[in-house]
Amino acid sequence: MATIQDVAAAAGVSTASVSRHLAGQPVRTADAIARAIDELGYQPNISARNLRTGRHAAIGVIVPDVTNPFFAALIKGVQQEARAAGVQILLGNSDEDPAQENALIGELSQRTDGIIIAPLVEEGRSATDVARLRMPVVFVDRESRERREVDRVMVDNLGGTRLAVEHLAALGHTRIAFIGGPLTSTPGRQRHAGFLDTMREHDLMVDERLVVIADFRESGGHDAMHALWREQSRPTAVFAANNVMTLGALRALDEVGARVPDDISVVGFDDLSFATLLRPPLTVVRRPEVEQGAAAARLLLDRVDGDTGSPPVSVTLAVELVVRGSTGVARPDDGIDRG
Amino acid sequence: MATIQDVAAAAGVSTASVSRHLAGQPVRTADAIARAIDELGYQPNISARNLRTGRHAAIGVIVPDVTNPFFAALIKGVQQEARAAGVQILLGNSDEDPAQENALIGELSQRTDGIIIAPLVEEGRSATDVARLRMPVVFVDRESRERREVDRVMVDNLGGTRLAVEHLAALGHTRIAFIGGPLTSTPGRQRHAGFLDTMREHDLMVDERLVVIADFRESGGHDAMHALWREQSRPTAVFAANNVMTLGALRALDEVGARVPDDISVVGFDDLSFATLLRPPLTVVRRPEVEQGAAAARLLLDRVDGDTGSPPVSVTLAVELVVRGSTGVARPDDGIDRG
DNA sequence: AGACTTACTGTAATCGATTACAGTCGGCGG
DNA sequence: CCGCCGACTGTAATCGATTACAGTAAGTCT
Repeated sequence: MATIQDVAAAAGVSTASVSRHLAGQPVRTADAIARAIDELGYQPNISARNLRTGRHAAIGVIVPDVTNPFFAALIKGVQQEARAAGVQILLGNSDEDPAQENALIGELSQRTDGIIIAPLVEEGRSATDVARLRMPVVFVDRESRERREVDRVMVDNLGGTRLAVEHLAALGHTRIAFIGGPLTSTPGRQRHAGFLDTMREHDLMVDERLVVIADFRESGGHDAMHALWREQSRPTAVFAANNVMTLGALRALDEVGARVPDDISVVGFDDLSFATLLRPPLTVVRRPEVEQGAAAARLLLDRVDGDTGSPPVSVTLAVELVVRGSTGVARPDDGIDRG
Repeated sequence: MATIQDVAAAAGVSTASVSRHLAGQPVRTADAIARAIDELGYQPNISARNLRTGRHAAIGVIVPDVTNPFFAALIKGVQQEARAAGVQILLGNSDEDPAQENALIGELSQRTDGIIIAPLVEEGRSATDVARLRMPVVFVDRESRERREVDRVMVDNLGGTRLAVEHLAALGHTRIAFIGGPLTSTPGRQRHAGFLDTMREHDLMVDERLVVIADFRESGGHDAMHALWREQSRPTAVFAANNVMTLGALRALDEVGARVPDDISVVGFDDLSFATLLRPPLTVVRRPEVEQGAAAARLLLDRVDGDTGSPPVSVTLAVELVVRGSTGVARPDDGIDRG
């Protein structure tokens, strides 16, 4: 591999001139240098540059699970901005394990100029203890509860949940079930709160047997739905707090032979590319996933580019309700106590 | 940030001893060094280490689209092996653009010890011209046609296609359509060849109007299916050569009001996590996606760990047919020429 | 006791870039 | 012709680790 020394020698100049040429500064011998670079196929050694400058031209992204369509889309958004900024992405997959997440933060922080984290839980012992990191961090979907405040990109969890519940209420549903995520996570907590609030606002009774806190996984939604179906007095509608739990719930309903929306209406949080292909097509709360990643990346890159002074910002993206076929009017005979 | 010098000073030893301790070599003053490291919160500077050793402890992964569930699963497999090997992942998303792919190869090659590429096309001008890279490369789903042979992890495209077509033939279908990907890509070419071969083996006529070459995208499958449906003499079954084209085809069938499998049977290549939730559940050729990523990573990491001598290997993973509800017996009155 | 081995240890060179600092050169005004 | 300014150039220090090489101390054997 050719080094900057080789180029300098070939062009008959000093390494300083080559370096300056590379940095876009005017140099009298630009032509000769360009020719030498070309002939030698020279490419600067990134490690040497990083060592000298203290920068990495790379950012880290840590997600719980790449195969979840939401996180995949998030990564895509980050990529778009990173590409534009000429920055590379180090990807960390925590496999929904806080210990892994923590380990990844430690590893990636040594190799990047900043990190975007879509965290599992709001607070853990040392886990996601980002305070000790002396580098820009952006949270996705996480209220900051650290000593050190950081930038974050949220979605309107309360508003989205409200839209979903009000939609169901407008259809005449009163026995509305909730399948939520861990209350230790921001989306879990906010969507849960949004559900309870909206129910109360509409004078709908919240039957606590119909409020199941699961784990944001497909199996969690599946098991929760089975439990709900075993209730004496079944719900006529259910709101599932994320994409894969919704799929799990649908699978459970399929297994017990329940018809959607005739027997039960279903609304999910987060859209799915194939939501229209499900029978019936799924009614969901949609958010701009790719944009959320892009927004996080922009926030991070601003900090990396030197804006360390201004106070932490919190961006909240709007959501919308997409009504498809999985929600329908409550049948009058529904929701009767079978006990 | 504390450096190795600081640690050495604090422990009253030379930097060499600290470095050796870090490398796991026996050192008499291990305790003092460990204490100093702890107190100072020392973490080695990765750039300096990389510069000195010429290694990066990182590998690159380049895929056309992270949001495609197959590639997401592939990445997950790579992650698993990378984690076990203590190696980080640089992720490149080419957005299905050969120029981007090429640019990513150039960028990632300077920051990693090896690259896994799930390429777009088999050959392009300089694109994916991997010969000039003096580093380990592993191809996923790509026959090597370079001057320089490289390791690769394939799936049994021919066998998988054969399973699908034979399944349809066994159900009595004779007018079987094919929605394929670009013949410039390995999966595109092999699945196309597998389709033609199997049709011939079973003495089934291949109506070339029923063989549509699309682009492996959802819209490609969608448009192809519409075109097929407009044919005078419609197919009674269709095989779509990848996951998202299958979804596109299903969307098109939905739009024209065709019933699956009554009006037309559908088989796709590559399973989908939600395939059982589609109505009807989708019959597919399934491959071990995560394992394919893991296998690619193992191959690459072996090369990175010094095995540069042995000849390139090609691993081919087996596939299986998963029969669900989207395929059914051909109705006798089907396939009649409506012209 | 002396020779030799074993097992560490420290010094200093090195990886390949960037950049502060101190020139050098040419042109222009007076 | 001189002095000064602007624009570039080169030398050499530097980033923070690893490691070849040359010790050195302690232990072992005769």
